[in-house]
Amino acid sequence: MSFSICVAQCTDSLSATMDDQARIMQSIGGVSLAGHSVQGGMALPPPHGHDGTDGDGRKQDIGDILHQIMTITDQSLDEAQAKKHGLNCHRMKPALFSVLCEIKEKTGLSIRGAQEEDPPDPQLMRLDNMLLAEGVAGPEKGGGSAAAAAAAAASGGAADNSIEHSDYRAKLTQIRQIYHTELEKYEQACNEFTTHVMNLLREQSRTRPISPKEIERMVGIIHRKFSSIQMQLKQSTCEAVMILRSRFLDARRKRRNFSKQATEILNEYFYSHLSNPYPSEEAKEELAKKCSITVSQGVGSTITVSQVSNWFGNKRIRYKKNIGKFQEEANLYAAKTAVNAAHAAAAAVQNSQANSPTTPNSGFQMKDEEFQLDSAESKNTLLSNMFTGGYPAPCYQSDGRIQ
DNA sequence: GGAGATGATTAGCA
DNA sequence: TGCTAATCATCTCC
Repeated sequence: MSFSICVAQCTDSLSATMDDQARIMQSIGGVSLAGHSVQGGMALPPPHGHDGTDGDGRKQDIGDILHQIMTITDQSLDEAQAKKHGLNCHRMKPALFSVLCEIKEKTGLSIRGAQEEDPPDPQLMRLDNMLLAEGVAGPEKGGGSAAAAAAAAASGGAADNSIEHSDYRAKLTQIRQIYHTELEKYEQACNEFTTHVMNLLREQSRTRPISPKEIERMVGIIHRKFSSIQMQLKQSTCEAVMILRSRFLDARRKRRNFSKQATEILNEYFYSHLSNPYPSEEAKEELAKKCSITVSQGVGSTITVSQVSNWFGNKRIRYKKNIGKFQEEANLYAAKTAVNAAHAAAAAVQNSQANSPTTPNSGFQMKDEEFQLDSAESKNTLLSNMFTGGYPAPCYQSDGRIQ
């Protein structure tokens, strides 16, 4: 219903019972509707075409109202209650409240309307997007494994570092749980407070004009207040995720020495393949597997293929730079592999003599064969070295690669 | 604490 | 894409 139609309807009713109202209002010490109505600090203007008073009459009414206001404190509580009750029971009260509500709406909307249609906060949007991307907000999708993989890729590490990923995921899941618990708490508190305020306003609407729109607006204000609290929660969560990520990346960058066994395995391969120290992808995988079985850099630690690649890269360049320094090490591993090869050869001979000619194969058999060939090569070199007292330096190709 | 060792990272190259 | 070379950052040993 529009304001003007409502006012017209109400004022028609009002004017029809003008005398009656005046009498009642006067009797209860209330405010006369004939001239001005004062409610909640607002003055009701006289209806169009139903002024019904001249200038002197208006002044008289205002004087009466002022007088009543000035003497209101002289009234006893019982008198005031009786007057209030009389007013509440008056048959015109709903119409009066309706008009007053419309006036409040009209004056209030122009002030508050702008606040209600705030555009979405860009900062809040950024926070929401980040929480979604990190897998903290929204549907659970593996506890941010994508983020963990992205972090691993960003740090240049292998994506198969499952141990650290699981650590990251576990901590992210914790953050996610805390975030959702807190969010639920906020929402619950918001709902409880909203219900409380709505009940309060409904209760108050019996004694003062409060329109449903006004209640709605109040609910909106409450929600906005709680949204700002939620934004703080989102900010804190984002910070926690950033700290976790930086720690995760730092932890990946943190260098830890390989175990002695792992280094031995890698060195054995390197020196037994000195003529071509470029392990294939399969060989790297096998070495990584071998190292992860025997290596223990703390519980559940593994060496990845890229770490094997790094190790060989570093080893090649450092060997090439300072062959003399690695001579002793080379001799040591050559002797070791030679002994291993001799044992393996003896065992093979025994097996071939005693049993069938077939030997069991494993995934590493191919590499073992290569290993044995190279070991034999090393053995011969070692034997010659034992007589000559030196280890032959590798020849380098034109591109710098070891021949 | 300093020096050397060593794993990781990065730019440039083929 | 894999390699080299340089460099960084950290560990280990004295």
